[in-house]
Amino acid sequence: MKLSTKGRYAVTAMMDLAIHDSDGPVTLSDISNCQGISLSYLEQLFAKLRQHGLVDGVRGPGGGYRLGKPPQSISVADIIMAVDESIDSTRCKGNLDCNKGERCLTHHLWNDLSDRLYEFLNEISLSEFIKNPEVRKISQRQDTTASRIANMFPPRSIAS
Amino acid sequence: MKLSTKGRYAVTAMMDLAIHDSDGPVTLSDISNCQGISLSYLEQLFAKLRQHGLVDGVRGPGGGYRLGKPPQSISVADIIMAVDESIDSTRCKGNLDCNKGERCLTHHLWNDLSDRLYEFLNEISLSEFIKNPEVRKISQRQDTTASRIANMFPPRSIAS
DNA sequence: TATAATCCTTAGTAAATTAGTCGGGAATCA
DNA sequence: TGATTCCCGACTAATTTACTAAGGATTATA
Repeated sequence: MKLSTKGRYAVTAMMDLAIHDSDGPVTLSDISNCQGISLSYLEQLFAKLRQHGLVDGVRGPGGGYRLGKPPQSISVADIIMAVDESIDSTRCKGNLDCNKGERCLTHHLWNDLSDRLYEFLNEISLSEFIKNPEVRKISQRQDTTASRIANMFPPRSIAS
Repeated sequence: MKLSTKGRYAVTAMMDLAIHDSDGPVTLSDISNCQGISLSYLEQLFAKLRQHGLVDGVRGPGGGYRLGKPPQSISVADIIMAVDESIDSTRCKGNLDCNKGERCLTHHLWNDLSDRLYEFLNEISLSEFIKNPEVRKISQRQDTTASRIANMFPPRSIAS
């Protein structure tokens, strides 16, 4: 279990997707502008998220990314594991020993701690963030903006 | 809140100190051998731990490091914060905005999450690891080794 | 007092990771 | 067809991690 800025970028980006899940796909350039991360770097992160089934890409105009699973079945741990991968918990991976033949005790303790941390973050799902009252408020405001923009690009059934 | 191998090194090293707290100071070369980390790198980590009052250095032969506070008042969060420092939670530190003037919502959500993670790791203290039954067993075994070695360097009151 | 063990400090450097740039290709909507 | 978007790979710059080296300061013991 590793936790770096890379993991944070991924989690906040996924929060973005979750918040706008009902508004259709979110483009990477939107996220790039909003969060100040370079577009190409985001593309690299989303490639990993896609490989892990956490997002679906939609190509073409009006495309972007949406969640690959319902928000309640995507945990923060899932997201972090997808982009940070390596757990590389200890150097002596069961074979290298210390303390005269016994497996180094602290490594065992660390694994316990690491497991507990994983469980903690695995209990927190994206759906939790959508429920946040402040999110609802802002999300609603953004929905009006979204619908205003949507009116500029009316669906075919009306346009044609 | 950041969590890298650096933080892991620090935590496992502190576990080592906690386990042998009653046996007197632990030398960095012991930890270096046991955990396969370079001595100088450990010295750098311990410089930070010392600055934060988490360890006390004891110089001279028979010296080493011991805990700077009772193990129940040293949390895993304390250790990680001491060596990883920067929380650098978001790019827009209150001043840079997105979403048309409002502070980016996901940053707020991330801060909430980050706080919860900190609280979680702050609840776990070093004393917890000493209580582990497996630790007691091994620690005891090492105590006999320690006392054997101690007999090779008897205290002055007996030696002279 | 001399010696060895240990902490302590600084400077530099190699390796790995993070983050970004570039140049394109493929799908899709209008 | 053209614009928009995802998608992909190679390269590079910046930063962090981890190590190396070289020495100084303190202290226990012989």
